[in-house]
Amino acid sequence: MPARHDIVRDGERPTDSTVLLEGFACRYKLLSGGRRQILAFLIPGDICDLQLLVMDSMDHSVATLTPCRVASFPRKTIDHLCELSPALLRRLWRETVLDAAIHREWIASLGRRSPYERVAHLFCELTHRLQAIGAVREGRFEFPMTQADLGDAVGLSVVHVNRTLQQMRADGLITLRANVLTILDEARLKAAARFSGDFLGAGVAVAPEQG
Amino acid sequence: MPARHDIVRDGERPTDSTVLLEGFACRYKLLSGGRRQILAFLIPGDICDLQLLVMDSMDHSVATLTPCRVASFPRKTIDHLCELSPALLRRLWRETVLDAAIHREWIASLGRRSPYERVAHLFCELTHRLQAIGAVREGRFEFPMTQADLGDAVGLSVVHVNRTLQQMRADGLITLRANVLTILDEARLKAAARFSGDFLGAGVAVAPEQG
DNA sequence: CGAATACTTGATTACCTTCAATACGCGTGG
DNA sequence: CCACGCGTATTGAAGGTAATCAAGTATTCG
Repeated sequence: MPARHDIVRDGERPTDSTVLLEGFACRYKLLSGGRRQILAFLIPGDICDLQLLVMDSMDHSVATLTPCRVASFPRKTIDHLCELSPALLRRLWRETVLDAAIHREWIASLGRRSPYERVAHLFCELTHRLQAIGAVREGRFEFPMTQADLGDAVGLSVVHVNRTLQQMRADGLITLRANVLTILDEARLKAAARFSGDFLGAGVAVAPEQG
Repeated sequence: MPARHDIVRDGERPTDSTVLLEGFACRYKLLSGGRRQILAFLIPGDICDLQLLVMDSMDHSVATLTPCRVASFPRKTIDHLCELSPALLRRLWRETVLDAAIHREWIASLGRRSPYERVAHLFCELTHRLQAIGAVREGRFEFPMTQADLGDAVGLSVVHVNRTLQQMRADGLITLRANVLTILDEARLKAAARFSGDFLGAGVAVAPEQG
């Protein structure tokens, strides 16, 4: 699937579900006046349209940022599997809970964090998530989002994103060149973002706790 | 339970779960420097700590805004019920998906909507949700949030919230007095907010769809 | 009735957006 | 190989919007 291509669109209900295997994508909403808000970044392993298992239709769109490899399969299939395996059901639910936790962190960022903190926090989140799938090497990882994308994610203008990045570079926190983001000083970056990875927290075993 | 009282706190994992039966509450996060971001408003019927069924601990706190009547019960109990009834499991999952959809709408608000649109949108969301539980009479409902709360929800200063409200009053959209919000012109309010209730969309039947 | 909390208003300041122009990097085709 | 062109990044200047600061007024509650 090529870059900059919609995987699912707002309002749709495709019969097939899609998992991202390789590449980056994002969830986004289009608002009146050509405004766009990016809601989340998707990395390999993320399911694009999980909500359709329990909802009527998508409330937002998902688009690739880079060329992506994806897997599609009939949603009916998972539905059946879920009937057979409550453990799977629970696993998928957990996925949704995690997404919601990330959403909440974004709300906190957009509402009450400074621009600098916001992008620092986003970088921390991505580092953390990408680390979990082994996509970080020596604090370096692919970062294909343009500054415009970044702006639509953190609620800032392109110009201000640019200036914020300059500042972070000047502070020796990061390097961002040729679609590669390097975290130069993770500790200081986390401090600047007031990042605590807790919200990405280790979940609970799939089997119900036995109290 | 009295007003302004924490039901669950960030990082905790109480053994009992709580449902809101009467009154208003909110989810919130505390940030450094005394900043607070409200993440969601809870109305009767909402579960405070649903995530604990699949996560280790809370990633945020929940506090009452008004005196509330709540129901508590051991989480172990739901856990067992879920084992017996995948339909219940699915129902709870759906609840989480809905929460996430509301979160996404807030992200869009905070990131890309004007202050005026933000509070209009929030009012629309609340109207919509409260209507569903029959808590709206002739476009009027209880609205106990202070302007400071409102500010912490929509990411604005108290002063600016106040001015925005004045503007909405001047525009003949609302009345807000003595903790009662009256929607004077729902159509124009929705238009101002660019509100489409789709994201609160009617879910799908609890039983899996049959293709 | 008094104290505390919430709301309102005006003035000033700071930040971020917008506008506008320029520079850079990369792929394409001459 | 170099010139061109497009998308992205960068920079400066100007303007507007919302935050902050600072009173003052209303409401609520004990």
